[in-house]
Amino acid sequence: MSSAPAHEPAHEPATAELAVSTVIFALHAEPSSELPSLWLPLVRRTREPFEGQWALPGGWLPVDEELGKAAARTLNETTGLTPKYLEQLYTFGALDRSPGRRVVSVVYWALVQSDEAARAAEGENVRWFPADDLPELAFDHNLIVDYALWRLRTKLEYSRIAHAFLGETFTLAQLREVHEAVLQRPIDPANFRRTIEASKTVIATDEYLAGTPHRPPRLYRFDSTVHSANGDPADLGPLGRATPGKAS
Amino acid sequence: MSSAPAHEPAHEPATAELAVSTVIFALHAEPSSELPSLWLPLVRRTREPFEGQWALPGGWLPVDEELGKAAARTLNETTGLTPKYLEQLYTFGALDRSPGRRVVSVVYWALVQSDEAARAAEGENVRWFPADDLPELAFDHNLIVDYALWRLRTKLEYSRIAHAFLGETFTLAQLREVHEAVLQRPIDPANFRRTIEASKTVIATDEYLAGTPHRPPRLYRFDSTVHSANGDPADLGPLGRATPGKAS
DNA sequence: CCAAAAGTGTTCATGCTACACCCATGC
DNA sequence: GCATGGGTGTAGCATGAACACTTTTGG
Repeated sequence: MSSAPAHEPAHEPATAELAVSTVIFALHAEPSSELPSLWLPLVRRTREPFEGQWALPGGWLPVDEELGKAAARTLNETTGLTPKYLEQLYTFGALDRSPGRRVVSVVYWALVQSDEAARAAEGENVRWFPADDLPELAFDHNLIVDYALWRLRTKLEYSRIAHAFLGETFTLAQLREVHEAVLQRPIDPANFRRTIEASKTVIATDEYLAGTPHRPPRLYRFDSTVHSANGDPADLGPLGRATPGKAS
Repeated sequence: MSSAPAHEPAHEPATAELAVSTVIFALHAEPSSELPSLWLPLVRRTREPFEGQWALPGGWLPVDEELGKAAARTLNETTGLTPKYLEQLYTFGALDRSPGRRVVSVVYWALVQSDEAARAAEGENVRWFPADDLPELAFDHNLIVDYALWRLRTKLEYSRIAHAFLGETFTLAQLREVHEAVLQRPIDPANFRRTIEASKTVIATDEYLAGTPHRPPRLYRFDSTVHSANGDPADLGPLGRATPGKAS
């Protein structure tokens, strides 16, 4: 499958339309509980089908634009956000997902920094929703969000993507809060500290966060030199890929 | 994103062409060593670009065909095979992957039963190659195969897909040989037995394989009632998805 | 009875969980 | 000095790797 397939059928190339959309996650502090939780921005459809309903930001794929670029651009045009993490999620192409036409959508998922999300434009046609309590969305977008949520939660457990929600430096308590918010489960601070330190993905700075009512916590930064081992074919660089050990 | 994106740009739907291709894996016994290893069928291109070079089986996506169906059909048309396992791998859409045109390829990967692969047609334009020693393929197909290989090996460790290489019933030694062939590493038979039995994915029959020179091994069959927890959005059924426990 | 694979038992190391405890700071 | 979160120590349990050992068959 790359460009032209090995076998070219008699009929001309398919006329299915190609779109790109993105599921964007950020952490917002809950108004009530203080605890942060996952939110995502949606866009109101201004035409049929599904006019008036909420949908994922996206757009048609221009012939001369890379898939990931198109995702980042449409995301930015509609929400004003710039993602710190962006990865392909899945390609949805069921025949009945758009009434009357065949649309194949390459879907990405993105993480944005919390304070940037707070600055983000909200308006009549763009609004943030709690990821676990969405209205009925246009097309198959509820299914897509569910899948993206599952991917985020699964991936957080074995990969180190939590820093995409945070700034340059952060305390381990902040990092732990991200994990707790995404996984919706309290985490033992002592064990979390050791797990993160053992993972070598984080570097201690000699700075401490001031202004806390109690003992000032040390600030850390992420070690960008460690290879992500992401699951994206792009990671399959010249040096190959780290394969974890296996059981018998 | 589903069908029509929430934001419809001024220009008409993109004119990128949509293709579907599949990386097909089967186990062949090595002529020399007796040990089985991974092989895959490739198709020779009969026109430009890359005329004469080997490529993954695939074809253009018809407007009225599901993505997975198209993968299974093109796979069967070119190689005569019917996969026991088929899953979407990734969508490749780099601008330069096909000279002169923009082709976006939704790529699947498939596993076929070993004895069916042995019966498969081989000809002037279809040939099997060892997965770890491929020639230079058309387009970006080498990258795609590398990625599919990584996915297969990674997934075999946490999912139970090895049975797709085997028939209805099999011995634990056969199942272990599949793991050893894919992971290219010897596995302790005693520990493998316990791991598989603990996973509850396999059911003991009361039959034994006859004709061995030594003690006859028990035959097992796969338990199709256990939910695969695959990583495919389709698995995200009405009952949700099993989320494994997490550490602190 | 011997060889060889099937199948069982046991030990050891490792990693994670739970939780007790000390440290440093603002008030 | 006291409350509180930062940070360290450690024992218990589960998992899995290594490997000794018993069982069952064909020759």
